[in-house]
Formats: sequence, structure tokens, C-alpha cells
Amino acid sequence: MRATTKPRRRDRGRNAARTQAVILDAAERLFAEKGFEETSLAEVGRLADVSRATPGYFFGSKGSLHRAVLERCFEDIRRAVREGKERALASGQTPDVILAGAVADYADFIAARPNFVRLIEREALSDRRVLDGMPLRSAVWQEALAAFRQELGLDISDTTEAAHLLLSLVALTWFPIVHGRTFLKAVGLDPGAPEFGDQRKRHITTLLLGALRERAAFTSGIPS
Amino acid sequence: MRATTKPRRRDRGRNAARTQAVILDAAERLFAEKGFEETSLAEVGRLADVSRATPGYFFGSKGSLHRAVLERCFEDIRRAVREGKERALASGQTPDVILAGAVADYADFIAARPNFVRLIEREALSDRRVLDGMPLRSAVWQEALAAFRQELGLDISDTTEAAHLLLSLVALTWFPIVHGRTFLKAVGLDPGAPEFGDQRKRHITTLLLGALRERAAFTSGIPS
DNA sequence: ATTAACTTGCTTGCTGTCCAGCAAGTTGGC
DNA sequence: GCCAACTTGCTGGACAGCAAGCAAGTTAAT
Repeated sequence: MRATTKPRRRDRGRNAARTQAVILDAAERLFAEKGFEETSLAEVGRLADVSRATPGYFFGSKGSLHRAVLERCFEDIRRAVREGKERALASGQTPDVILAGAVADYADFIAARPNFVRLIEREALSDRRVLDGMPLRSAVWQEALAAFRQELGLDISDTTEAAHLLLSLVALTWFPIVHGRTFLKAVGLDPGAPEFGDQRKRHITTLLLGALRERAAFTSGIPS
Repeated sequence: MRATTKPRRRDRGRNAARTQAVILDAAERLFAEKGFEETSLAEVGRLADVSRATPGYFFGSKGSLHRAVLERCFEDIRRAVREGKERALASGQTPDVILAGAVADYADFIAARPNFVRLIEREALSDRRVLDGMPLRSAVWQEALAAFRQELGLDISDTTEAAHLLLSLVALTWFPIVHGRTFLKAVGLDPGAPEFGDQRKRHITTLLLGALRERAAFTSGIPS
């Protein structure tokens, strides 16, 4: 009937690595946007423009595909953490300036990859313990914590404080990604508006800097 | 074989209201812990100690049951918001003290009902738009925002600032509930430890108070 | 007795996985 | 260069399991 009834399979020939990457992209998107159970392998195949059975052929099972997606995601995050750390340490700035920079960097990274947040959030909620058996996951956060502490010049006794600060940074940055169209809209914030991003960064920076200064004032022994 | 092979059906006789409540409790727990798709009506029935089909009998469909669970959840939250507001306004304290109290109250409320957080977080992530058609949801957050602004004495021009503050409070409070066994463990925090709760409350209070004071200093026109 | 509160049985649709097959490519002998 | 033997990439069909919803039954309260 139609002239081009269907582009059918794409022109690209047989190429396992390429196909796997395309499947991972499709799966990442669907798992992030719809969740693990709500996504069928057939759907992944359709979005990747391969057959229904190809995802299973390459990744063995749906669970393995999911794990592969998360693994790739954490590798990206680790790379970002390392780059951010190097940049911060090379800048030689004061902790204040470094913290402000870290907030901006991290917020930008997250804004560019919202699906990472959705994937991780989903997995944290899930009772499937996929994340448990993934050494990379734990390692990434530990690395981030170490970098954070080093950049801000917090000594060994401040580990807990640094952990709370990092936790707060992550919490404050992730929340709008997940609740953009629900909570944020309800309180009159539009995460899509052009000014929102900077507004939010400034707010987060203010919060964290306040706590950092409070801590500095305390340890330098200001009289009560 | 066993003396009490099965308690079978509960002794309590027929009572629609009671049964519905039990079903709602079971569904709330399962939807929160395992998610919508991963939960079957049969499982809800089992946990509620009724037959496989009873949830469907009372709530019509799985989707309606889910909506009923969320509705009840938001009603509870609204009640908490109203009580908190009354208490805060009746206390007649300064904004600083009130904010500290609000943080503590809210953190306690959330800690007592972690499943509310999981439910809402799941629904925010979901592409099912159940929350969209729920006027109560939006109303609750708006009410919370208004209360927050009033308690802290922020005038009308500070709406955006108040929204960001409230958003931050919620983000900071919810995060440990969701990521307790993943992120928190990785950075060496144990959300189950007895001291964690107070530690976290103090940290959050510090953060928010810093921002509030900054704002006060700014508007009262301190020279640069 | 009538109605409402449940329950058991069944159907229907969907999805993950296994399997056999085929076609595109690669290798090695001549 | 050429062809045959073999490998790899990818597909469609079949099957089994499970869950939602319906329908027809069974019991308890009023």
C-alpha cells in the first residue's frame, strides 16, 4: 500500500557492538521512564529497531540487560566525579569557591542526564537488590565523598559532616528531576523555566555554604 | 499435619468498612514496598487475609485501589500539615525557633510513615499520571507552602524563596528514607542508628536557618 | 427472604525465554 | 579469484506462567 511500507531494518549492517549500544540506549530510556516491570523486551527491541528477541539474544535475560544499563550509568558518573575532582583541585581556589563550583557542575551534569537519577531512584525504591551486588555503585559514592572532603579541606574527624553535606547536595539536586511535574508545579515552581536552573543552584549554594561556614567558625574557636 | 493448619479466614464477621480498611493497609504496604506493577491483587488479598478477588470486589480495579491508597495518604499528610501549622502559630515563637520545630516535626512524621514517601516517590517517577487527576495532592502542597510562609513571616514577594525553602526541606527529609540502604550506607551513614535522626535534623536545621538568616540580613539592608 | 459480603473458577491477554533457522560475513584451501 | 566450510548476528514461532477482570456461586447478617 504505502510506498515505504516500513523502513524495516535500518541500513547499518551487522555489527554486534553497535547493536548492543543501541539496545542499551533504548533500555536505559525505557527503564528510566517506565520502570523495569512496565518495560517489555519487545518494547526495547522496537525502540532499538531490532527484533523482539535480539535484546534477549545479546544480554541473556531482562535482568542482565537491566544490570548492564546500570553498570554503564555508574561508569559515566564515576568519570564525571573524577573530572570534577581534578578540575577543583587544579583550580587552587578556596573551599567556598570550590563548593559553589561543585554545586554548579553537579547540577549541570544531572540536568543533562535526568534518566540516571530516575534509574537510581527506581532501584533504590525497588526491593530487587540489583544494586547490592554492584561493587561499582558503592565505590562511586565513596570516591565522591573522598573527593568532596579533600576539595573542601575537611579533615578526618569531619567524615560524618562531609557525608551529610554530600548527602544534602545530592538530595537537593535530584529532587526537582523526580518531582518536577508534581511537587514543583504545585508550589508554583516551573523546572522548565529558563531561570529555574540558576535560581536553584544559587539556593543550594547558599544552603551548603552556610553550613560550611558555620562549621569553620566553630572549629576555629569563635567565642560564644 | 500442623495443629493449626491455617487460621483460614479471620474470625471477625462480615464488615465492609473494616475489610476495606484492612485491604487499604495491605495495598499501601505492598504498593510502597514493591511498586504497582510488581504487586498483584491476589497478594494484596493474601496479606489482608481475604480472598484473591475481594480487593477487586470493593475497589473495582487495581488502578482504583491504588488511587484510593494515595488519596488516604494525602489526607493524612494534610491533617499533619494543619496540626503543625496550628501548633507553630499558637507558639508565638520567632521564625528561627518555628523553623527548627517544623523540621523536627516533619522529620518525625516522615520517619513514622516511610511508606508515604515511597508511594509518592514512585508515583512521581511513574508515567502513569494518577497524581495528575488528584486535586487533593496539589492542594496539600499549596497549603503547606502557605503555612510555611505564614509561620516564617515571609511576605508575598518571597513566594519563590519560600517555595525553594519548602522544596529543600522536603528533599532533605525524604532522601534518607529512599536511599537509606544504598547511598547512605556507601558514605558511611547508618539511618538505623539511634543518633542518626537527631544528627540529620540538626544538619537540616542548620542549612535552612542559614538561608533564612541570609535572607533576613539581605532584606533588612545590611551594608555590604 | 433478600440483600450485601465475600469466594472459587475461568478466560483472556501479555511477557520472558527457549529453539530452530536463515542470512551476512569470514576463513582457508586451491 | 573462487568456492566451500564455518561462525556470528539476528529473527519468528512456540510455549509456559502469571495476573486482571468477570461471572456465577455460596454464605452471613438484617
